[in-house]
Amino acid sequence: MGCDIYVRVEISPENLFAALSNRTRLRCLMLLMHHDELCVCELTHAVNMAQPHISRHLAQLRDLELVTDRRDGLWIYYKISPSIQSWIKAVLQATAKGIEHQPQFESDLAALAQMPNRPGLQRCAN
Amino acid sequence: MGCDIYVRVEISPENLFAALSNRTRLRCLMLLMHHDELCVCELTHAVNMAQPHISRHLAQLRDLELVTDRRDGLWIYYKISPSIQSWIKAVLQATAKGIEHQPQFESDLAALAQMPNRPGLQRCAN
DNA sequence: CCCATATATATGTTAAACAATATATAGCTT
DNA sequence: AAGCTATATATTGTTTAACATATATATGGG
Repeated sequence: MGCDIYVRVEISPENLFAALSNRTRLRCLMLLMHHDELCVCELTHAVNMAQPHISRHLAQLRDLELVTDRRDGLWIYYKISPSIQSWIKAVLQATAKGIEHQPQFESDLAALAQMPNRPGLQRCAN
Repeated sequence: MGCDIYVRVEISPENLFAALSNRTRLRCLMLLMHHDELCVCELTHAVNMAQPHISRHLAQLRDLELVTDRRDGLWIYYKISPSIQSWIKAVLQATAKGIEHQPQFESDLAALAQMPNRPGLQRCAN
């Protein structure tokens, strides 16, 4: 006879900004702002870092409910959480607009675009 | 015979977000978003923390050029830097709008409004 | 004018807490 | 078994908070 009460916990602003204060996480989020849904191997390829490194940062973003994941076969796809608060979406959009011209972020998008064997086909390029 | 080259250094997104990821700095910035210009003693009173603590965080914000300061007699007034990039202003505005209803930030504004002897008059309340 | 003092603000130091990285390994799914 | 992803661990680096102290400006007395 439990009486569970579910409280919608809003992310605190300092947790949000701490998440955005790491370059690897920011690069992943910016890629997701441009591509809706990407799997770990795509993100790993685009930012050109070790897979555990990316995985760990994605887990942090997931814990904060900034992103959601879904599995499809071997691949796990991440996307910006559809249910984030509107002000957080506004922050992400302003950021994307402000930094998308920076070489780092441009080249991430370019690397992703040029990635061979993107998933869903046969196997990941890494 | 020097040939100085001045480069306008833009704040990096991770430095911006690291600045915003600390509650004390965020509270000060939110107060400044609502009041244009405040002196250290007003900020210290509003957030109810030790003066060196506030001073140190303001110095960090100043180093990042997120705020500027000017001295007027004994008082040093801080304001959001008039020259911050527009996307950063957009981030700050979205944040202010998103969190101003939270008790912490509301009570900071209330404490400031009720502060006795605000500067310019005789002496600071602290 | 010089000096002492008071008010407002800034900085130095240190210990504790926290976050990030690299490497190795484990868990799923086909 | 092989491919993709996640987690564990050790290590290092960064940030924070608290306390003490220093600087700058103003004022009042001799």
